[in-house]
Formats: sequence, C-alpha cells, structure tokens
Amino acid sequence: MPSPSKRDQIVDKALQLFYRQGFNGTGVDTIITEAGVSKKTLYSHFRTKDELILATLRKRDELFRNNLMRETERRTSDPRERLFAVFDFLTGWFHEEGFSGCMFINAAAEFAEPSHPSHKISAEHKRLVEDYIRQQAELAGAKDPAALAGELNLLMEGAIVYAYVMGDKEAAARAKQMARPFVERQLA
Amino acid sequence: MPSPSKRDQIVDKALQLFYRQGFNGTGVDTIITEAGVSKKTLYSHFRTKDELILATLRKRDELFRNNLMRETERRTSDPRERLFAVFDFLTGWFHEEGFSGCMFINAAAEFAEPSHPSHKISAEHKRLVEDYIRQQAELAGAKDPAALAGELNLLMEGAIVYAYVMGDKEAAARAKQMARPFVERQLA
DNA sequence: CGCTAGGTAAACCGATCTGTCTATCTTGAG
DNA sequence: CTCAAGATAGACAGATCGGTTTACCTAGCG
Repeated sequence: MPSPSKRDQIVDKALQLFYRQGFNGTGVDTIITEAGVSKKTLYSHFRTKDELILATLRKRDELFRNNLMRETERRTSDPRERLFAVFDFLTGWFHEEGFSGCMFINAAAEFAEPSHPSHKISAEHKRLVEDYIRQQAELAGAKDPAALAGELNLLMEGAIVYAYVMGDKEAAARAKQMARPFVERQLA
Repeated sequence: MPSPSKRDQIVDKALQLFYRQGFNGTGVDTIITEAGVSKKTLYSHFRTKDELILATLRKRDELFRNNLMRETERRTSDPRERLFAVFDFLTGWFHEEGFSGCMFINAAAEFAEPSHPSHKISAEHKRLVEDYIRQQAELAGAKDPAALAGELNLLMEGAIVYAYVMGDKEAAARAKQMARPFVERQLA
C-alpha cells in the first residue's frame, strides 16, 4: 500500500502552494517538483487534482481550528475572556510570515458555485469555527450563545478581509474593541 | 482609432465572466467568443490579459460605488439613516441573481501578492467605499467619522463573507443591527 | 535467490493557455 | 473611386495544463 508519509509530503506542499498562489494558479507539476515526488505517486494517492484540493482543504481546516482552540485556550481559562482572545489569535495570524488571507474565502472565490465541493467545505469550515465560538459563549453564560457567536464571527470575517485585502493587520484589535458591546449585552 | 464601443463590449463581457468564473478560470478565447469579437481586436485594445483584468476591475469599482451611492441616497436623505441604509443596499445585492461575492475580495484571493496591480486596485476600492461612509458619517455629525466608517465597513465586509461563503443572504440585516451601538455612540 | 509493492524519471497525450500573424472584408472620408 | 482604418476568421506558435503510460530502480520478504 502507498506510504502515508508520501501522501503527507504531497498534501503539505500543496497546502503551501495553493495557499500562496491559488488553486487554479498552481499546477500539478509544480507540486510534485516541490514535494520531490513523481507524478505517478501523486496520482496513486489522489484520483484527480480536485481530490487533492479537497484533501488540502480538509487538512487546513483541521490545522487552523486546532490552532485557534489551542491558542485561545492557552491565553486564558476564563470563558468570557476567551471570547476576546480569539481576536488576539487573529492578530498573531495576520502577522505571520506568508499570511495570505483565509484559505477558505480564497477557495470560495475560485470555486464560486455553492454546490462545488470546495465551496461547501469552505462554508462548513466557517460553520465549525462559529460552533467553537458558540461553545465558549455557552460556557461564559451568554443568554443567546448562537446569536453572540454569529456576531463575533462576523467581526472576525470582517477583520480578515481588512487584514488581507487592505493590508491592515491591526484590524483584529479594532474588531476586538467592537466585540465589547455584544459580549456585555449577552453577559449582563 | 479603435471604436470605443468594441472596447466596452469586451470589458462588459469580461466583467461577467471574470466575476462568475474567476480570472485564472476564464480564458481569453471564451471572452472573445462571448463578446463576439476577434482576438486581434481584443489585443488591439489591451496589450495583455492582465491589462484587461485591470480595466474590468476599474469599471467594476466605478459601477459598484455608483450603485452604492445611488441606492443609499435614494433610500433616505437623512445622513444618520444613510449609515444604516448601506446595509439595505447589501441585502439587495446579495439577493441579485448571479451574486458571486465581492469581486475585489475574489481578485485579492487570486492575486495574493499585495504589490500586484489587481490586489492594489482591490485595496483602493475598499478604501474608496470606506471614504464614502466617512463622508456620510461627517454629514451625520459623528464625533470621529473616520473611526465610525472603519467600524461600519468592517461590518459590511463581514456580511459579504457570510453571504458569499456561507450563503447567508440575511447577514446584512444582522450587520445592520450590529451597527446600532457604534452609530449611537458617535451621535450621542 | 526472486518476486512484489511502491517508488522514480520522463516521454507522451490531447486540450487549453496567452499572444501573434496572415489574409480577407467592410466602411467612411477625401 | 481609392485608400486607409478597423474589423473579421482562423491558423499558428510555444508553453503549460491535467492525466496516463512506459521503463527502470530499490527495498523487504519468503
């Protein structure tokens, strides 16, 4: 059977390249060269480029949400403070070298059709992030955790667009300030 | 000299196709076929595909901001209410057939490098939209119009991501509600 | 030893990409 | 009428695309 580490090599490289150069903008030949793998190996693990794209998006979702949760929970154990800490996580992310926006927003941009598998995974990713916020809002004792999570997530998305399109890496700090009235109203 | 209407035909078709299928995802051959124009004509008006992309983005910026201003000002003449009316404009836009997100967010996704001309035009577009909001905030008598415009624009961007990636076309109505505390604080 | 599974390198396929060029047609102005 | 400008269709070039195939290599194992 195919070695799992080869598969990981491919997905890891594809992750970098798709993130920085887009999906249509990255050819299979580039991926195999960078990953140091033959084309046959790639196509023994993935039937098509589309399948590779889906696999990278799934991995990115897993890595990103793990980071979000780990960093948020590392910063504070107070559930109320965690609702604000997600914005500090964003600030750190925006300043990372190679930051290139949200890979799922980027994927939705290239795969416009809502029924396209990559677009659906992107929507699901956003839903899962919002779910995590909702859990924290519940722990914090919010009156309507789902509503608060929606509000905070909308602020996060706005900050991401600001940071990426306009290059304003301090947008997350502004979004954090903007979050205040909504958290307060829910936890009054 | 080249007829200006031919040029317009090309840009108009390119606008549709780039918006719905992306920039890398739309070939020059498709554009000329759909526009009913020969390849030579296209390349007599634009030196490269990149130049055509820039021309379509400039036109989109012009059309979009004209729409935003016209629709916002048509809805109400009260400057304070106009700050909320921009969200109603968004709701209408989200429900348009063929809505495919913000073309400038999509462009930034495909042209990741901040120095890329298309990325720069996208950043400029967002800045110009925010400028318009700031003008309205000034007219409404905001204490810090620039800050309020930044807050409202961030809410708008968040709503756009929600509407496009997650398919939640009512996000603008939620963003409108979220705008309330910021407008009130500035106009107290 | 010899077989097999998984790998490599690279040729190859047909399609598509951006961009150029040739040859022809139409049209409006002097 | 004549001629030049602007358009057409479409062949063409060279690169790149996603994907298949061939031929060879290597390591583990009976």
